[in-house]
This record gives sequence, C-alpha cells and structure tokens, in this order.
Amino acid sequence: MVSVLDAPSKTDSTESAAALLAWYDRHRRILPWRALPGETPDPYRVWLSEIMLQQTTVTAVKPYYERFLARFPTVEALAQAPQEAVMQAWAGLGYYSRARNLHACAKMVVAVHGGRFPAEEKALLSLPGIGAYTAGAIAAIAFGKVAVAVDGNVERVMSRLHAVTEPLPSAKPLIRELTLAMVPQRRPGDFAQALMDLGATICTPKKPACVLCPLALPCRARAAALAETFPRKETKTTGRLRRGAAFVALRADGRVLLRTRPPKGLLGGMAEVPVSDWRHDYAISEALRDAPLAGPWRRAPGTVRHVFTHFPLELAVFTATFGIDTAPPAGGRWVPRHDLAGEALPNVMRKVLEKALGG
DNA sequence: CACTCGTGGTA
DNA sequence: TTACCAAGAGT
Repeated sequence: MVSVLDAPSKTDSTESAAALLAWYDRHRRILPWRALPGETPDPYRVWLSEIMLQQTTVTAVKPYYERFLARFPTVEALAQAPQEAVMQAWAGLGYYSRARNLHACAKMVVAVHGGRFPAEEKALLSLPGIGAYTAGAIAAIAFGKVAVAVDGNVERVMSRLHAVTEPLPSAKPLIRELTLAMVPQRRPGDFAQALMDLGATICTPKKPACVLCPLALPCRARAAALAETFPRKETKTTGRLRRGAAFVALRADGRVLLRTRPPKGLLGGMAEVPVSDWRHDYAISEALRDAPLAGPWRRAPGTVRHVFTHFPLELAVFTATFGIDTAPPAGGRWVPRHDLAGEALPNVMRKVLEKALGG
C-alpha cells in the first residue's frame, strides 16, 4: 500500500477519538435534525436528513427539511402520500432519484418492517436510496451501532490525518478501514457526527484551521505542512456543452403547456415545458421542427444557461400564444399560470419560464 | 468501475 | 468565468 507512511497504533486511534469527542462536546453544530445531548434520535428524521444531505449543503437542506417534515411528519404519512406530492416537496433540491427512492423506502419500511427502520447496517443497505454511507450514518447516529459513515468530510479528515497519498476514489477502501479502526465503542454516533463537523468547520477543503483542530498533533499532513493538498484526487473531465430548444406555449386563458418527464433518467418524474433533445450538435435554426404544436413561435432574446453535474446546457426559448380551445398534445396538460408554483418544476425549467413569462 | 444524476455557493 | 465543492447512490 503506497498510501500510509506507517500504520497508526491502537493507542493513537483511541487518543485521537477521545480528543475529537471532547472537541465535539464543546463545538458541535446545532442542526434541526440533530438530537440534543440526552435526547433520543428519531430514526425517521435521521434518515430523512441524511438523504437530503447527500451531495447537498446544510444551508440548502434546512428549509426543505422543515417543510418536508411538517408535511410528512412520520414514515407512515410519507408512505401513504401520492408520489406527485413527494416530488413537489422535493422540487428545487436536485438529484430527484433521491425523492423517488425516499418514497419507495418509506413504503418498504412500513410494509416490510412494520413502520420501524431496521437498526442493522446490512438491513439498511437493502433499502432503496440507502448506500454504504447512509447505512453507516443511520446505524451509528440513530441506533448507536459501531459503524462508520464515510462522506466527503471524513475522506478529507482521514486522508489528512494519515497523509494518504493514494488518490480518490481508489483510496476509499483504505480510508474506510482507517476510520473503522478509530471508531470508539462508547459513542459511535457522536463520533460520526464529530468527524463531519470537524470536516465542515475546521478541516475544510481550503485553508483548514489547523490551529483550532483537536487532531493537529497526530495529523501527518499538517506535520508536513501539506494539509491543503489532501485528499489527492484523480482529475476529472467536464462534459461538453449541449444545446436545445424549450417551448413555452401560452393559451389565451392564461394556461401554460406542461408535461411530465419519463420516470427515470435526467430530471426523472419532474415537470417540464416541451423541449427538444439536448445535443452538442443541436441546430437551433431548425428547432421549430421539435415544437409540440404548430403555431406563431417567436424566439425570446438570449438563452437560458444551466449547468448539470456532467454537462453545461444552453436552451433557446420559444414562445407562442394559442386559442382557448386548443387541445393539449399527447402527454401534455394546460396548467394555469397561477398553479405553476405547485408543480414539480426543476430549476432549469423555472429559468425557462422566467425568461418566457417574465416571472 | 466509469458514468449518470441538480443545484447553489465560493474563490 | 471557470472550477470546484457539498452528510452519495444506482447502474
């Protein structure tokens, strides 16, 4: 193994974990989904927050979490809700397969587990939307199991603590082992959250506050003055620009033509205005052949730009007005402008509607 | 295992 | 502006 200069001793791990927990007791973040000291964590809330927090910032999650919990207070309430209501509550948060899997998971917890989340990592892993990280997080935080939850924060903290030179993602198994070796028997849930808080507030990607770090002494990256250079990563490629056309059909009675995207894939199950294919060689000059209805289409000035994880997108927006007796094309529906806020519209579609209708 | 899957914030 | 990043999972 190229990665570790030398192995940590059991004593080092124990002392580091104790130092981290002592720091956590003083500096832990207060978060809506986090139980206060002495409180019993609610597995439903822990699970919901962990799903929302996947690749999503705490700031972005907070308002969604509060609204979602108010609307679906229990796993039973969520399981009984219509899919459309769940997607609507998630709209704008991104990664919509999470919402579909969340709903499926709630139904499974009710149907298979009697409405109680299983406490074992293995059983949690078998539920939709719960992978290695989330299974470990729920087992440790909600049920006090000795388990690790290795997310981006933990990868950063552990790769620095041990100066892991092997790049991610190939270093994942090693980092998982290093973390597991450090988990204390006593407070595994607090330990998991402490690692994440440390990564989020002290051991940050840029300019880590090593002076304030409870693990500064044993940290090998800091000893070499190389903390900022960890974790090492394989260079990634950015996708090519794709172009396409979006068609905002407005009916004289103030309704807008919407449709629902296929259940899987990009923006799966979300609402949209009719759009063309999105390709790097899309010819906007011939966009009208992709229009959902024949009509007096006019192109709005400029374009709508949006960046997905793996490609940037540039949409030409076309608008046209139709008579009040115009029937929707197959798969389409006329939605009153006033009701657009209640639709499961991803942000790229809100941008399109903003340009076409001016808010 | 490489790719797919959103969005908003920051340097 | 570009690039990177944020409590990853499914395929």
